[in-house]
Amino acid sequence: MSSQSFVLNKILRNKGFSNTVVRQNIFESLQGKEPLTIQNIISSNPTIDRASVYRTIDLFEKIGVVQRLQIGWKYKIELTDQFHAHHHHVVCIVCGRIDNFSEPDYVETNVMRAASKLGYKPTSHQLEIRGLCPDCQTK
Amino acid sequence: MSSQSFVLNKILRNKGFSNTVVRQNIFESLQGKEPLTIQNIISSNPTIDRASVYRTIDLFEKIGVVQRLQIGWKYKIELTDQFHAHHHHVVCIVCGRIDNFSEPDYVETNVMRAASKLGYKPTSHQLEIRGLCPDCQTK
DNA sequence: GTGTGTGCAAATCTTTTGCATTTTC
DNA sequence: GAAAATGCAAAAGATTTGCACACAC
Repeated sequence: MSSQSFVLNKILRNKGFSNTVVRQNIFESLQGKEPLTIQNIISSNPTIDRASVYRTIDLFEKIGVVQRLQIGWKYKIELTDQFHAHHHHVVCIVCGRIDNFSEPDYVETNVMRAASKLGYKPTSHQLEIRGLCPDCQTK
Repeated sequence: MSSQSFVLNKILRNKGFSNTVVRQNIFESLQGKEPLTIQNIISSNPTIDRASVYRTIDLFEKIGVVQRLQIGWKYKIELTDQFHAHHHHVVCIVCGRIDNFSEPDYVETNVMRAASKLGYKPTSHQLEIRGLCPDCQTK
């Protein structure tokens, strides 16, 4: 079991859920990758029923293992910051390529302050930049 | 015709599309409101077929009249910055309430610079903060 | 062994498409 | 009147649900 799988195991147990093969497999397909659509996850796990994929992603979202992103039109799924370094996305509006970037701390601080001013208690944030990737600029 | 409707008219014509009743009606349902789901738009325009709603929103997105946001699980639609002041969203993870806020210019500048460093030519960006709204903090 | 998790099949909801008709210019 | 837009109906795709069986603890 990889160290990340062990982390998943621990989170599941802490919250009172079982550590199953299905959950580990779906978790593995999300590792070290670009954000995936549900359909991506379904087709990279042909032995797992789609209903189970949906149920697992729901569960993973509730316990903070994954988050959904709007990338263009459809949402995609990626592991949360406890598995990846905190980052944001730049998406090419032509070819759909996605790159990650991190932001300076003061941006984050500032943004959180804005939310607090409105009386919210902020828990997370997401930033998406759209534009043309290097390749698509030259076409 | 309101001044905003006139703006829509102008954009449509510039891009070679007709200024139709359906398009004006859908545009009006998006004015001065929280972001709406497609289903919201469909039910507030009972005489318009859903296929037309989808087609109109597609068109509006292509010509820069609306943008889609991921709010929680489903996307929602709102007018772009040429109709509203540039802003971002704080979303309550409990009740779904959405508030807007604007960001200091230097945050935006900085964020755009991050994208440029990766070789992208940024065209737009979106920031979403999630948290607990004032009401849901006290429950 | 008990209870949770999964697969299967069906139901539901969302989005897209083709074509005949209507509207816009 | 010609081209573009819309409605309608059907198809395709995505997501959810109920229930019986299998697996985890």
